[in-house]
Amino acid sequence: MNSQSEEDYLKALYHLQMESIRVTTNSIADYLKMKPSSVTDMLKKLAEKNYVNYQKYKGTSLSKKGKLVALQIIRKHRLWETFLVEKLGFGWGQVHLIAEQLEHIKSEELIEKLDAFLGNPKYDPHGDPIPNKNGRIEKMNQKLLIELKQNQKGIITGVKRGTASLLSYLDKENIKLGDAVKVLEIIEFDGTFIVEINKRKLTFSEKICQNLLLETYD
Amino acid sequence: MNSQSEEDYLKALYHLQMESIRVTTNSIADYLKMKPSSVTDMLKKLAEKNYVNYQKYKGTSLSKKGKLVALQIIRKHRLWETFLVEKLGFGWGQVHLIAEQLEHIKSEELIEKLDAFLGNPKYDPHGDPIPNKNGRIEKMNQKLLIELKQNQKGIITGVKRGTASLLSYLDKENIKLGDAVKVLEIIEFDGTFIVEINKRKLTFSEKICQNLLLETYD
DNA sequence: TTTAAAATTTAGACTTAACTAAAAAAATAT
DNA sequence: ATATTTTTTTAGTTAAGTCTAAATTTTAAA
Repeated sequence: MNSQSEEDYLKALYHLQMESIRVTTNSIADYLKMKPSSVTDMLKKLAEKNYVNYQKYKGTSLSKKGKLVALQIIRKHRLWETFLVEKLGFGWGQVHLIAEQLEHIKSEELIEKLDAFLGNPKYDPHGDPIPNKNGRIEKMNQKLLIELKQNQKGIITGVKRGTASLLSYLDKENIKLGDAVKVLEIIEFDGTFIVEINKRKLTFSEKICQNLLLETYD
Repeated sequence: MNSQSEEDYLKALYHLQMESIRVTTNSIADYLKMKPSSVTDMLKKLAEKNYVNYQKYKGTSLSKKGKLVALQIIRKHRLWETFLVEKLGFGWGQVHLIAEQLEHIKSEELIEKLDAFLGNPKYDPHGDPIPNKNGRIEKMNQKLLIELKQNQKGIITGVKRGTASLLSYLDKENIKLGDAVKVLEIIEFDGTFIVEINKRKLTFSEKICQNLLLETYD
């Protein structure tokens, strides 16, 4: 059984590996708001347990085993976030801190039952994919709205990083993740998209289209 | 903010106080499966924080403040148990260990929303009352079925301690906590009760009636 | 290519919450 | 009323996970 702290490190490693394969000690320290010396200690421990490949001064990467553990924590995190938003009515922004706690609850059965209760969702409320129990992430055909052509369709799965304010806009317009979008027309002149969502016709600026993520079926 | 460990001690104190007001160091150690010396250490710490009244060699009792904290943890525990059984489909027996973890999740808002989601239940799946957010426990008019007279009614809230097997029997008969019971007839000869539950007529032995707890409205 | 700066690790200290063993106090029995 | 047993506390140790400060290695710059 892994400690909460170990789990936090593995999760951090996973997220940092999205950017670059070799993760530095300092970047982990930054991410977790800890001192580099503390990180070194933990990396040794995780290496001992074969969760990471760690060599002094040379950076760290998750082992296969470590990656699986990380994905299981991420699975739990995202399922709980889904629960908090879909069932308890929390807003998108409020759930992270709570899910950060819930993700450490230990019970395989709990998480399988929660998954079923939520209807085996593929994406969490932020549009991030939910790994399955074997750590497999359904590779999504994710595109930006701006990449679509006329008459193409997609399902809103999220927004690009750092554009949280777009979320509030969508909220205000009563547009939810999972809503289907169809491109009706693209205005050449300024790149504006005319789209249909929930049988409503809407106009999206180029900027919005550059930041709105969709899952497409092609 | 209190640590998980502190919360466990306060909860233990609360449960042990049900039996006797002055709680001994050894009884806490037994209950929590720890050594008495560890308990002494923690009691000093809790006394420092004004959660308990502790005097060397003289036993311990919860302060008003400590009792409130204990009740809030018990509230969380019982709400989570209710969630696990009602929403996720766990059996009565499986939920305790998981709820023991969930009860330490920190978020006022979470617990209020969970409470609402569950329909503000008064009792958990074991029939124990759920304290409200101010730590008030609805004092229930709890009686054993055997104490009722003909034509009296009640709501099943649980079974007496140590009669878990009665739970399985009820389960098999498809009788759930919260079901209403009406006493149709009492057989003088052997103390058998004829009752109505969910429009079904059932016969309960004296032994069952001695162990089935009801909330009555008188 | 030597030197300065930045990143990383080591060494040692601290905190929390547990433990063991020994000492002290309280309860019980003779 | 004293001796014995039981309960409780004290004192000192341990492990996990953090920290600071100093030492070491790597990287970048002159």
